[in-house]
Amino acid sequence: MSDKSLSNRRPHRPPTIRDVATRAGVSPATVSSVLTGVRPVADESRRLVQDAVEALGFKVNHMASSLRRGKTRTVGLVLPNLANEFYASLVRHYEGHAARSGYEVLVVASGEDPAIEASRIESLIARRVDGLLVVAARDDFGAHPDFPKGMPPTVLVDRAFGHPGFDTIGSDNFGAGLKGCEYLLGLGHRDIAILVSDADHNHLRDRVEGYRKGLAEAGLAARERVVIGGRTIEACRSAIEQELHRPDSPTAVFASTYFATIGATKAIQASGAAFPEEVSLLGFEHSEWMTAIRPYISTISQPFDEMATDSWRILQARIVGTSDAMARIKLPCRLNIRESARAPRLATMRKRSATV
Amino acid sequence: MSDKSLSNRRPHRPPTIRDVATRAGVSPATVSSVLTGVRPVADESRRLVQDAVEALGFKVNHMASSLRRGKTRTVGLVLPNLANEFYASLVRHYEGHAARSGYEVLVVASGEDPAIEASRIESLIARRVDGLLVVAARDDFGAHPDFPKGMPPTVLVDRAFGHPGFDTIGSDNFGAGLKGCEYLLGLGHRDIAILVSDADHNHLRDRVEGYRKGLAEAGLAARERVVIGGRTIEACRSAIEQELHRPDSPTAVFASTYFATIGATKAIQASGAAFPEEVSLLGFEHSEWMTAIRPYISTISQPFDEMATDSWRILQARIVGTSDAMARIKLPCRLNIRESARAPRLATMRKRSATV
DNA sequence: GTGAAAGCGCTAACAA
DNA sequence: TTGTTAGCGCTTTCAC
Repeated sequence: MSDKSLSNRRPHRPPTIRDVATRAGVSPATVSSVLTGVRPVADESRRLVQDAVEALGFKVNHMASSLRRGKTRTVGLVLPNLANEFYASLVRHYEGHAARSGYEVLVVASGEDPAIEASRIESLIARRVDGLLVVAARDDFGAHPDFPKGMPPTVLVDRAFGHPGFDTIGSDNFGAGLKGCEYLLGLGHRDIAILVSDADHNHLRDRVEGYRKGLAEAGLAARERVVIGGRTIEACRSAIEQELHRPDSPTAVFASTYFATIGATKAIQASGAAFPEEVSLLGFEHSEWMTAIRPYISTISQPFDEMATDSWRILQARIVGTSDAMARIKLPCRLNIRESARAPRLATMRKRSATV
Repeated sequence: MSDKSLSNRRPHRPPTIRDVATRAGVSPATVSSVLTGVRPVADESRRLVQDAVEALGFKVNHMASSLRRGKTRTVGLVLPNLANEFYASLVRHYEGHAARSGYEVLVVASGEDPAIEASRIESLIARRVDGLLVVAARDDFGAHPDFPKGMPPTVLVDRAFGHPGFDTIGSDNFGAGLKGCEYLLGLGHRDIAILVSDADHNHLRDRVEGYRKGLAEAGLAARERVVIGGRTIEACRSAIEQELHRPDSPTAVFASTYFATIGATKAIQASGAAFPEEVSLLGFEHSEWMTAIRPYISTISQPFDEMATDSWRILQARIVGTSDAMARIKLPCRLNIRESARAPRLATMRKRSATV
């Protein structure tokens, strides 16, 4: 109400370490020592300095400090898509890790575009981030002609697993595809379609391969139905909708990405089929709404928290320089059994057999 | 595969403007002029410099530049909670604005805690951000004893509307509460409970006031039922569940926050009542899942995109210093009519009247 | 149109 | 234990 110091009126000039030194009657070096704890300081001097800092409202100029030290204690976080709540959740996790270790995170988005990705990373390098955490737009990360040289330590998260020259971490997508397929098979399904956003990413192809493996192991390789939806919820919805309208429509849909999950849910609802009695759905990832409206959505989910924690740790090690070989971490996914997938109806199955 | 320059092996030392100058056979000042365009440069010199920059892979050191200029082209974004997808969506919007205007955004989270908020803002100030966009943890933003002095230009978004000394922008929460209440009343409901996360925030109290106003205008002031849920989905769920189990349970629930919406949806499902036939739900905000499973959720939604755009503009004006009076912008909310709220059943209403 | 030189605020070497 | 000094890499007078 009255505190002018809080307001949007601009202050004159922030106090410098020199101002503090003068006021405390010591040298700038002593002030710096008190602030950084890099060398011992007499209690008396320390008190003097602390008082002066307090009185002046001094805050170290991180720009100057970073320039001098050659370290910014900042990491860049490069995400393809902030609209995807799972990439957004990475922001939350990394911010937490950063706050706990005195770092700050600069968030940028590539919009899934390698050119934008290159330019955003260029800005981050100009800002001399100590490291980069990136969910790559493409598996050939770094291949764009404008891709900057002089990359800082970088960990590739979620995508582009095993990319040469980088630490990479992701989940076991093949295992996820296999586990999902086996679950639906175990329920009795024989006509399972897998819906995937696109076929341009290895991690998504791996999920499909896992599904294929599951089918093959059950001697059902010929029944494979892979539906490539597209990058948006709407594209996924419309792609799977067509599949559901065919006479030999699948009894189960395995939506293998989050957007595919929402798209498939919408399509199944719109198809008029009883859900989940007539058509089962196994989705991907976990979100609160999945346990809000019936049927609760069964899913395979990735361990984003672990992915964030591990990648943060790897990056720190790389920044400090204690890292040797490139990290290759693959995390297992979980199966969350709820209500959207159940055994197919006999009637439906009979219809199926007749049709085939 | 083979490009060593991409790898995690550390480079020697990034080239400086001096290196470029030497290679181009000009002075550092000329290099700087070419880079910043601040003064005219002969075509010949420009070409020489550009070639050298290219050859060396030079990238301006933003730390040094910021130190010298006294501007960082960085804004700090302070959010209470990155787990809330609407605050996460602000990250997306601001990142977009930043990218388009050559800024970068530093994201920090307060966890709804004024002490953490104070300390995170302190870090941001140390980094000399040019401005701050903050969704305040409390309405008395800045009141915490550890709250730093020397704030940069700051815009308060979504919460703490009208806080003295700051530009503030939010939505018309009173109008939102009123509009929602009037909609349910128009459908024929007479027993409407409003579920709200907490009563500690003015913007939430405003929604409740709007609801009260709606009831009062219909002569139903006595029927007011305000349920304070709590800050988590689970707390909201359990609070409204109790209300739904009372003999005189409401025919409609107006969930006035996003978490309340998810919580109320879960509670209604769990109550065993036919949804939406026996109990209507009007939620808050818009998310894709609301149009995935039936019944599609009707909501009142806030215009986060506009809020982000306007606050970005206001902050820029404040940074440049062209701003005079404190901004006070209130944006209207939208009513999204879908399926979760409908006219109450006659039977239910009769039961109600009997009970009252 | 260009260069020399000072200095942004800090930290680290070197002295004392 | 402390102070003096030299720069980190850049931009910006000021002079030519």
